[in-house]
Amino acid sequence: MSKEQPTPTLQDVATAAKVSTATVSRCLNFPDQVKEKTRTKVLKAIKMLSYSPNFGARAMASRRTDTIGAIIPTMGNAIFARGLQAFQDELHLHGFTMLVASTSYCEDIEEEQIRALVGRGADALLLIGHARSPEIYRFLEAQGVPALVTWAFDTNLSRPSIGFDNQKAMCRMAKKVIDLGHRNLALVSAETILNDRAKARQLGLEDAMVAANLCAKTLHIVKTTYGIEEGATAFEQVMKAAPQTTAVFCGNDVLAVGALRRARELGFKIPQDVSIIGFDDIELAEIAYPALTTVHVPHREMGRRAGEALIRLLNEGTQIEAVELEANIVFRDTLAPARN
Amino acid sequence: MSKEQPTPTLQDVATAAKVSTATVSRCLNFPDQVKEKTRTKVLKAIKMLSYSPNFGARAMASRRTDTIGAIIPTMGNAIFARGLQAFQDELHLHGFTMLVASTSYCEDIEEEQIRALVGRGADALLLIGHARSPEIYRFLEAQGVPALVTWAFDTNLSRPSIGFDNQKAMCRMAKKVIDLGHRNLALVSAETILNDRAKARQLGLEDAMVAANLCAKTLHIVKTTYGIEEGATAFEQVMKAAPQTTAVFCGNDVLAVGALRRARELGFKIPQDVSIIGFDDIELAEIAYPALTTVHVPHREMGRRAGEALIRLLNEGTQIEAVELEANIVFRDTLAPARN
DNA sequence: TATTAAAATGCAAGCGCTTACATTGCTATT
DNA sequence: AATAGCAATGTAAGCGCTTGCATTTTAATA
Repeated sequence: MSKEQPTPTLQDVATAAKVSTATVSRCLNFPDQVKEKTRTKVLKAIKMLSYSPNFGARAMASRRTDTIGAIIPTMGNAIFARGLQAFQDELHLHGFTMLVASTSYCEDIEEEQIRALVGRGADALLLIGHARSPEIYRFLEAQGVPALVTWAFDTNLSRPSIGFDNQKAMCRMAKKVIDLGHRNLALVSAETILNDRAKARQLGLEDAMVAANLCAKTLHIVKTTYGIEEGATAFEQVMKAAPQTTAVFCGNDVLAVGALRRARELGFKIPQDVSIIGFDDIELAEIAYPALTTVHVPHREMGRRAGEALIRLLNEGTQIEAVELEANIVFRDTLAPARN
Repeated sequence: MSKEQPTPTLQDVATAAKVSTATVSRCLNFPDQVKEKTRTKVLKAIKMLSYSPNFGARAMASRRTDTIGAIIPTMGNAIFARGLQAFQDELHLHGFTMLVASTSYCEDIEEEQIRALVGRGADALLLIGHARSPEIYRFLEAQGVPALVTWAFDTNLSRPSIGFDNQKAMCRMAKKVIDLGHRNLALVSAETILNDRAKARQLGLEDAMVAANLCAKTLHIVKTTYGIEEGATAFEQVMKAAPQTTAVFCGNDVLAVGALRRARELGFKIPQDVSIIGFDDIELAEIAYPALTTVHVPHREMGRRAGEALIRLLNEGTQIEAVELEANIVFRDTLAPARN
């Protein structure tokens, strides 16, 4: 910006190497279509000028970007990191590039980011969860950009997804907890309006209660935003409002770790006094003390499969088919039979 | 890709709204240069077609992208997350967009990512640490893309940075530890060849030893790669090779947390038997049990300032000036006087 | 109503690249 | 030595957008 020296272009390289722009372009994209000698000459010119192709121009001329966008709720913690890494690895294997954007769990920002990524030429998009306005899906349709939903699995929806059934997984977990004699349950959850994963987890918990002849109404729910501190506060609220609670489910591990910490600070013995259950099985869960009992989400597998499916769609036109993965329970040290 | 319906273009909108492309463009970029009535008409057409501008084309025509790239070693944990978030917030405030790429601590990938981001039109770059080949700096120069270094501060280098002095900070920390009677020290560190932060931290530790008349050669160093498990393994190695060690410094909190866990598993009482010291002060440090004594890095402040500086440079041409921030020690529960 | 300045719009030339098609340079065959 | 046939290169037409300049419309003034 300051020196205002013009960025070297393909044309500059062509001139320097005394060939046409077409040859330089081919040198870059189809090296074996060009004679050894010419290639060397061109590459030397490129190096000399520190030339780097303008992606936008290339995308415009060739009408493809080999780029796939991923839009996740947050980069602030490890929940999506592992899955995304696997996704990225898979893309990289096939010469694709990943672009990430995060939404802070906000619908408007998500829409903005989707537009940004599409505008930047993403050939396809990876989305988390199904819940978003139909208008967005319409937009993607109009733009001809395929989108794949992950971190969720729901056969009721027409759009295929690669993920796991949050509701079923939570239900399984809750059954185990109820089997241990817990009757007074609480749930610390993220807002469920725009978060279908959180919603499904709540429903799963309620399913288990109903199946065990417990009234789902007795579930003490505290909704909060994302974060360790928020989890801590929510735990305190729960125990204040419903001191008889013996098991606190948390919508995710981050909240659970916060709850755990506050529990310790308040003098609760975990898991003797209260059981705390997480969801996701991120690194934090293992590090927490006591180590967190949680639902293991197959992050890596999910990311890899999603990448694979999208690339197949892009390269071969193979339609994506839904894949349901298993989310297993990981028993660690924060779950014990109900007290008394 | 499948339906092969053409993406709507500016031209399509213009036709639908019966105006020229110039008017549609102005409608999008300078709404008040266009008459109310026309604008409405155009916006309606845009909505109807689900039109979204092609970023590459716009960038090419207008020669700016309002995009700043950030290249960090890893997204896999929280080390850079907080700082990046602050950076992003600052950019967003001024209408800029952030693009992130990660390098897995690998020099080649970093170069690739830098080229990718520059090719995508980043107006400027945020880099972590100074250490990289001069060729890359030359490339950025040739491309006219300013780059700002953070997470480090070193007045010996000509390139300005906004960060803190890793060496000084570690030295301060080490002095405290030595003051508590520790004489047999160990360091678990990331590879220092391409990581000037890790290198500086090691030097700082050695500085403190020398200042306390300890021979720096007695420092037991274990180099490892990044990760909790790696930290755990390294700790075990340290205690096997040098059982007299009473204080284990870790190059970062992730390694420290791993060390902490393994220490517990091996039956060490922390901090009575061994002190463990981290660096970074990420969330993990507080969650760990016992809570980790570590060096607090001013992540948010650093990110914010970096964003501010870059935007000032881009918008007003104000040269970036180096800023040194403080990194303070956070005493928690993993540091105690040396045993016996 | 005629005149003029300002506001609104249109026209058209690129931005840096790819690629179909045309041209040239080789090698190999006759 | 002539020529077919392929490999290597060049030519030039866009890709979707912005923007300086020209033109038209509108509003304000005489």
